[in-house]
Amino acid sequence: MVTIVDVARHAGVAPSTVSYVLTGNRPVSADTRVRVRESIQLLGYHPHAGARALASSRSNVIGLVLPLREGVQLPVVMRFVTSVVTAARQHDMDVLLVTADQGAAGLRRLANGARVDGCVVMDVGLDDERLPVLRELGRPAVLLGHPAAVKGLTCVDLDFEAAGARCVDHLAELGHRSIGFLGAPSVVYARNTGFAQRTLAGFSSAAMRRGVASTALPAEPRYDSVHAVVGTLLRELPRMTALVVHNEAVLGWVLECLRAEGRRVPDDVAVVAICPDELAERLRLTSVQLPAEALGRRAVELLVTKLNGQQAPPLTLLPPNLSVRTGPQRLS
Amino acid sequence: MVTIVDVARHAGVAPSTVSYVLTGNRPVSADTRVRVRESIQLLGYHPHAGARALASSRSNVIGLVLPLREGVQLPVVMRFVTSVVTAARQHDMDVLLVTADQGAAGLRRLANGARVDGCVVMDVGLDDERLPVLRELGRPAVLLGHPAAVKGLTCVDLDFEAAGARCVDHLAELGHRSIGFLGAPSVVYARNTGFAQRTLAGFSSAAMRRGVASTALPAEPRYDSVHAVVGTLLRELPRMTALVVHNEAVLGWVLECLRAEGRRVPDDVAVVAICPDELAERLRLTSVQLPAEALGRRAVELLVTKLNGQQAPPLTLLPPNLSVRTGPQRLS
DNA sequence: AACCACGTTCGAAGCGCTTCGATTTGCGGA
DNA sequence: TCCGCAAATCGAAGCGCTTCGAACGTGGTT
Repeated sequence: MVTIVDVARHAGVAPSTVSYVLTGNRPVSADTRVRVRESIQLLGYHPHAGARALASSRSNVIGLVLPLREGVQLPVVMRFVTSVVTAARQHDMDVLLVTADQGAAGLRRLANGARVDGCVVMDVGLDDERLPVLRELGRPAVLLGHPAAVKGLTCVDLDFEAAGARCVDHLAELGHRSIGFLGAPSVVYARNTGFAQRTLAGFSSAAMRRGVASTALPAEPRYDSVHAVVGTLLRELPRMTALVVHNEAVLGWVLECLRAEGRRVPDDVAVVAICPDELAERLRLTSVQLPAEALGRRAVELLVTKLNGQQAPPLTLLPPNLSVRTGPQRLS
Repeated sequence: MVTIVDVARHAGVAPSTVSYVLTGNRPVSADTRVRVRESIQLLGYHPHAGARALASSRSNVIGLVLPLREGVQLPVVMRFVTSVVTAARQHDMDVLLVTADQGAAGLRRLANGARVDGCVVMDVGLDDERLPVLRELGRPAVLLGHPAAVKGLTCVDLDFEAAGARCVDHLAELGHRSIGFLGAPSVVYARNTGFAQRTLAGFSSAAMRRGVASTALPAEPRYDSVHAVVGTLLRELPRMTALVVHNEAVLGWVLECLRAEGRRVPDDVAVVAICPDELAERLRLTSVQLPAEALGRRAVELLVTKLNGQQAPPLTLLPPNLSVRTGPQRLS
């Protein structure tokens, strides 16, 4: 194994000088810097990560806590993961995976063992049991999600309220004056805060602001429920020409039901979905997606900020992105 | 921070004794072992991972190289990832993520920097450019995939040949005597070896062995191609009562086309797919899936074997698993 | 000519752990 | 009673790196 001493000898300098070239912790004259770099290259030197971590008490590894709940969209998670890894590499850090089932104990093990410098925690619930642990873990953490109380934390999420509003704005600008909203199952709204409520709130207030007629209803993940809800919407908003759907599980059925009611999509009813991009892509629907790449990148950036001892805002909301799709509609 | 010295003092022993309790590298009397364990618990001691890695030249971390090609099934990848993480934890190891775009350089960095003890590489192509690197990396690696030459490597994959045969066996046992095979795009077969060929080979020889009439055709990922291929199959095998589909991208269209030709599925034509489970689940099709969990687990086990200095077979093929689904058929 | 200040570089002391030879202890046998 | 042996434990030497104070040279200043 090539060590820093080998490099130092080869370049004719002290080991500490090599270290300074590598870390940039002290100025090194351009001359020796070049010489050291050449020796490193030549000998194929790679610093020993463990030794580095021990001496500097920085591992340059961040922990990424994966969700393992049922019902999470695996492709979306995967997109998060890759964006976090990519962003981390740009800060010269690596990513260690932790599954959520390891829970608080797993977090403690990583943090206290100095295995990671900080954590990114995905899919944080409103009153996540890991929140207290994270607060007094002694290591910075960034949460992907929007818990009820963000004080003392650093959270990143999509601005769901803006997302709801964005759909209305888009449709209103196309001339729609009567817009329905088909949302998540009612139990989701019963839990008092959360992305579902925020989306709905954004939708409603945007409709109000624009003077657009609107009705919002929850839909259960069963065909008959969707059928009933679509029927009710069409009755309550007889001139409904657009529908915002925030319930990816039943999106296909919504389209089927509209067609069954004799409405062509998008000619009679324009449908805008809030769902993963690939689903919208497959169904050829205009949509607002969860910007996984941007969220992951931002999370890493915030974590790096905190690792450098700087302050980070407790909550960062990313603006929604609406993708217009006008291709021929598909049912499956 | 609590160190091993603190624990030693608290338990009234030497640091080395604490180390022996922790690693089990030397016998410790039951008496002191208990006392040390209690001190560890009490003080909330977690060994410093870097110090450990430095002293023992073992990081207890394995690198997992993710594929980032277009067209890989993200949910399947995700399933691999979680199974690898879970299996690794059972061996008291953690998992570090590397994206394939970091390529050979990334592998070298991890391996030479002693950041990982070994690697699991996903989605290895037939003549993967990383193969030579892996062979002389100086650290054990296990590949998920089936490259052309496995000599000097350790590879794990589904036994695709058995998978093809399994479909025929299943259908033949149900009494089908005339079975079609709709495969991947022709370019996939043009590349000389690979899972597509192996599946087809297994299908063909099983059909031969069972005296079942069969025809196999490739299908391009376009509706018209699928339409044409289904038509041809029905013409060539007029008594075709079953179809094996090894082309998940066009599975939906296959069903549509069969229906368009007036064949009910599964009453007139039984369809067995080789595809991710969730797709088959959605379409309610009997299928053979890629056993991601089992593959991931096996990969980790093989890697641990090699890390312990033992030999591992160059190629491990896992038997296919056929899930029978008999629910009402769906098109989307 | 002596001195100071600054930009560079050096040397040595650890970081927290494992490991290996050395030391201690307790025990049975001579 | 003493010796020898094995089991249990200790102590010290590193693992490869960072970091800090000190030393070194150079150039400009008095």
